[in-house]
Amino acid sequence: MDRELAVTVAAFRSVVSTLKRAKTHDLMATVAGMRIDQPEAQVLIHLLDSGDPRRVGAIAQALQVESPHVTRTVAKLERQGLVERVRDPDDGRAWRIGLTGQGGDVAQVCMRVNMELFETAMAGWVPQDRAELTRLLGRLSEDMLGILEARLDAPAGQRP
Amino acid sequence: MDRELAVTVAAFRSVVSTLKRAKTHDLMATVAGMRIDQPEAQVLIHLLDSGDPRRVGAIAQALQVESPHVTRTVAKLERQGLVERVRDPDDGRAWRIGLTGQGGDVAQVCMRVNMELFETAMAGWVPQDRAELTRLLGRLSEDMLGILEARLDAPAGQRP
DNA sequence: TATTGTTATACTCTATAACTATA
DNA sequence: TATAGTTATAGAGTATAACAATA
Repeated sequence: MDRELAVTVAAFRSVVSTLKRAKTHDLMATVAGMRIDQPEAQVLIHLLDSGDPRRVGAIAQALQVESPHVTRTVAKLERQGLVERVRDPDDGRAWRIGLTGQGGDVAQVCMRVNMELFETAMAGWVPQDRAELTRLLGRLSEDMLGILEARLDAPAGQRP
Repeated sequence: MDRELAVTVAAFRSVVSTLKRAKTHDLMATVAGMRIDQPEAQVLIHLLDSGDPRRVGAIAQALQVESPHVTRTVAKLERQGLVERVRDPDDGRAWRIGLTGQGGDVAQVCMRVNMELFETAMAGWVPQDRAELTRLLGRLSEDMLGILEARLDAPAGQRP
């Protein structure tokens, strides 16, 4: 058994637990003075860093959730005036979800708060280590998604 | 705004989503031929890599969840014959939860399947990159936990 | 007929509160 | 009275199934 890998996985499990648990989000939301729940924050952040209005299906895929979940979250954000939806000019079945002015501001705060936890954690790191982590994590997330997509698409019998 | 940090956080968000979503666990469980849900797998893995029987409270703390959650999960595992509990010899209020023989086997499978996703993702990586990721993630998880504990313990007024 | 999205419903995971028993 | 754990209950987050509308 690969001990090094086990350590990596354990570290990951720990950070995932930290990010998942309600207290972490509540703490961040309190600090930022927001009343935004986790799925709402995820959508806002995604819209912010994708830059332009996105379709519901695209958001769902990016966040790796099913579309009904996005539908509901977008509806809540819309009621709060944080996003607005317009018919997709190219496809009458679809909508484009975009940030309103206020939504953009809130999204900025969400992202900043989200980053701040990492920023503080890495405060004492040398720049090279930060850069390395960025590079390696980026690659890992890509590789992992690739594998998963491939397996989920494959018929059960073909699965390794 | 620190662009590099934003990329790190985004990559992390992606991996977290991947690991959280039901399909990922289902896929892994199917591959391993197990009928173990996520919280059960987490407890088994924790017991496996801590090596010896653990108290409910200790498991809860390690997994960053509340103890009632662990109580229920342990009860389910006990019914399946995967863990057993004995009174703590030093403290009559407490229990020690340990893996049974069968539980140990299942825990091994859980851990292997868990690692396999990472292993496959990093298959093409040079050894140095793997080692770096291990080192950096280990440090990140420690630093992050430290910050969070400090903040959750602090009275609301003192929070930064 | 296939695809985009919505509505309705149910399930999984986790948290909080109230309680029991030992220290 | 403080602490370890349990029982009971509630909530957040996500998934599945059935449907509507457009392509």
